[in-house]
Amino acid sequence: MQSTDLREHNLSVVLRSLVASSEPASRAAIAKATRLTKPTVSKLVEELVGAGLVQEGSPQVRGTGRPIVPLSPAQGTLVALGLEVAADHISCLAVDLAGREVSQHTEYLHVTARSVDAAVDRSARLIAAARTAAGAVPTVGICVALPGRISPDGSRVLSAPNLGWTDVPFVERLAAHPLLDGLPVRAQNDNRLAVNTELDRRPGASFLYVRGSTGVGGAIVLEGSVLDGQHGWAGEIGHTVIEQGGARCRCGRRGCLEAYVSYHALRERAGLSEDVLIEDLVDALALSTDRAEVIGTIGRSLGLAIANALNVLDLSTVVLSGYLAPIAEEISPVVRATVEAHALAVEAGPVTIERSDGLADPSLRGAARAALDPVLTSPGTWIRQHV
Amino acid sequence: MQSTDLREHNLSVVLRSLVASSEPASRAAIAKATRLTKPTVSKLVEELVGAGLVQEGSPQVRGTGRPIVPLSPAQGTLVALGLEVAADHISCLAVDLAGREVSQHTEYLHVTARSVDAAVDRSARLIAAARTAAGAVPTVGICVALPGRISPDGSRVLSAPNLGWTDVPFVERLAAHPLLDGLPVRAQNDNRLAVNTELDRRPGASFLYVRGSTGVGGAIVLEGSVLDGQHGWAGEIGHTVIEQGGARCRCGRRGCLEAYVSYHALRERAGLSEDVLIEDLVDALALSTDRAEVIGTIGRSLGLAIANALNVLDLSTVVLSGYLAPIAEEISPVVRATVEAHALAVEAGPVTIERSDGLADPSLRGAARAALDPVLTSPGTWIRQHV
DNA sequence: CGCCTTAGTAAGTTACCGTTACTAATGTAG
DNA sequence: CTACATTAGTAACGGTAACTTACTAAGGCG
Repeated sequence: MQSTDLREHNLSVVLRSLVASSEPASRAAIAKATRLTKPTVSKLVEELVGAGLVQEGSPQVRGTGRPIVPLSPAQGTLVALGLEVAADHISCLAVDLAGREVSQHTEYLHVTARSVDAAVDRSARLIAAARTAAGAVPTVGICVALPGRISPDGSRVLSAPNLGWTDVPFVERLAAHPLLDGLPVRAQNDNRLAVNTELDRRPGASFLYVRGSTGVGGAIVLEGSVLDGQHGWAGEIGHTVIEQGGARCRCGRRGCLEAYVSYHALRERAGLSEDVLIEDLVDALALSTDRAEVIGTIGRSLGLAIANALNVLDLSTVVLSGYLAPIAEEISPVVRATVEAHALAVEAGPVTIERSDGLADPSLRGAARAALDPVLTSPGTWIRQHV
Repeated sequence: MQSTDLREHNLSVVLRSLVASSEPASRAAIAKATRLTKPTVSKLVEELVGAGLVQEGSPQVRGTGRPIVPLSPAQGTLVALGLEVAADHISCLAVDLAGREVSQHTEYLHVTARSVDAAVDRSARLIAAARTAAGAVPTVGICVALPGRISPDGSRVLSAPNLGWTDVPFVERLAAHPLLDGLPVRAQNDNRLAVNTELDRRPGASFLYVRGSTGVGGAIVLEGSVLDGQHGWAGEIGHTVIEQGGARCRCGRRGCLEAYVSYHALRERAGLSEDVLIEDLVDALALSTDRAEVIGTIGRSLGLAIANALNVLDLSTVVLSGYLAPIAEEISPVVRATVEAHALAVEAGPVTIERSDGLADPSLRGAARAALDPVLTSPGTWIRQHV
């Protein structure tokens, strides 16, 4: 590590601490939080303010002493774009450093029924629209949320059953689109990106994130950062085997969790039509079967997979999201009982099962947030390139 | 991060690069490997040599150009101690920075049959003997390998069934023993320490380490570093549930992997006596049952647990150790078949199942290696305290 | 013998951060 | 209302780490 890296590192630390805290902070507060000295923080902040990445508010009197100058991430000096490609729509969300959602554009189309080219083209147009809406403000980059498995480098879609895609170079094609003029594009699994929306509320926490949607996905968060894994799909709890030689899963294997508790699996087994919305699934199931039994089945399957994941990772917190969030209170007792029967962590303390706060479009928001990352990691590089 | 931390960091980087490489390296080679400049490396090396942490060899002519001055971690300027407490013996191993094993002392006693005080006392005497053998050389610290679960801070033994210990403050007592005069002591699970012996051969690798002994334990290695988890027992694959409501495990739960493939479980189920050695277990089992069936049972259970771990962690390499290593070739086909039937990773490439090189006493060696860590992490601090 | 190549060092420069001591701006006790 | 306490922030200086440049050391090769 060289001295210039040190400054980059410290700039990043200061900027991240500002982005992470919900309240504006003074230079002195940052100094205390980062363990840097006041003069150092002053200098770093000066650079960030000069580049427009940080804003000074008007001085605030707070008890005794000199009033503080509140600092916060700047609004509107840059945008980062999140793009979500789902079976029936494509959305693009622009956010700025302050986390403000600057603009959102959505186009409804049956991606499955159309060519990949069409999806690339629509995506590029949404992106162009978002950039136009942002005005002269520079764009950091684009992160794409896709319901499937992405190649480790984030350039190809290996398989996305809901989109009917297998080994599709969507990202390369999008990145090469003339409307994007070379903007960096990266893709990740939608469930893994959704976890980013949980990080603000749980700074530095370690937990397992489980998201139920058409499939069951998730992510692993260790001390505030999302684990990638070798292929970028760490946390894919949906294909934990909960019953050897059990039910056939869409992935072709047998006994996967997803073969029991995903929207698809539950709906098909109950013989319900495809028109049932994910959020209404449990209610619909409860019409034909005893509700407690539905909940029990979901809870036990989920609990077992979660217990196994907690054991091997040595975690003791779980966050339920997606269609699991609204029924979290209902299934928690069953999940907790199953987890406590199998998890080692109970020997050291209670296992916490929380529900996600469930903002709309977590994948899209998470993707936009992920697209901000280059600026947060290397503010100096960004400043040199754009000021 | 401050400038003084920068130097500490770089000292650590240089020292680690020397310890990691099997061959002696020149200053220029270190500069290339660490991306520091030659003068910087020279200065850092100068400090390390001055403190006796690094040794210069005699210049070596290698093709054209000025001969290189080979550098290697110093032999014998310090020792770190690994202590292993097992059911029937306590061992203490002293190693130096060069990885040389300076001395080893073992005492055979039935820890189970004796008091904790006796174990503490014997341990302290072994440690004292090791320090005496090392002469005037300073001791970095002690890392204790224990067959059980340790509290997150490494101070108490929560449970060690093989030793008959439950919630025993072994570490505190040992650290307070007068013979140790304040030497830092840390404890970890033996299986997790054993993985340290694999790190040299696989620098920067990510893999799942599975070790079969009286129980089944393991560790998770991500990019060359061992994952701790919240309580220090990440990688405990032995309590993955492979059959809901299955066989009763020693831990009180049902269906754990350990209830099927541990030495205890296999031996008891076959009605064999306790005299059977771990390494002879498979041979002994094959006397009463078809060998292929024994192998098949072990392989399938293991494969399922491994597949689940690989899925959630997104890894594609497994290293088998302990009593699994000698039979690795034999069980690999079954394990591989089971893993490939259930693991997502196969979609991105082959899953590798390797066997540990199986040096003797990996827990003891791993513990000694772990005890070296403070010097490798903060060479500057060590130098200031000891030169 | 001159030239090329590579290792390592010396001297000087740049740059980052810390220390010290200050100013700024407010509240509070007497 | 003044002196003082308190907290925020800045200015100037100094130490130190690492980089740049330019050199020497030491060998091989034609």
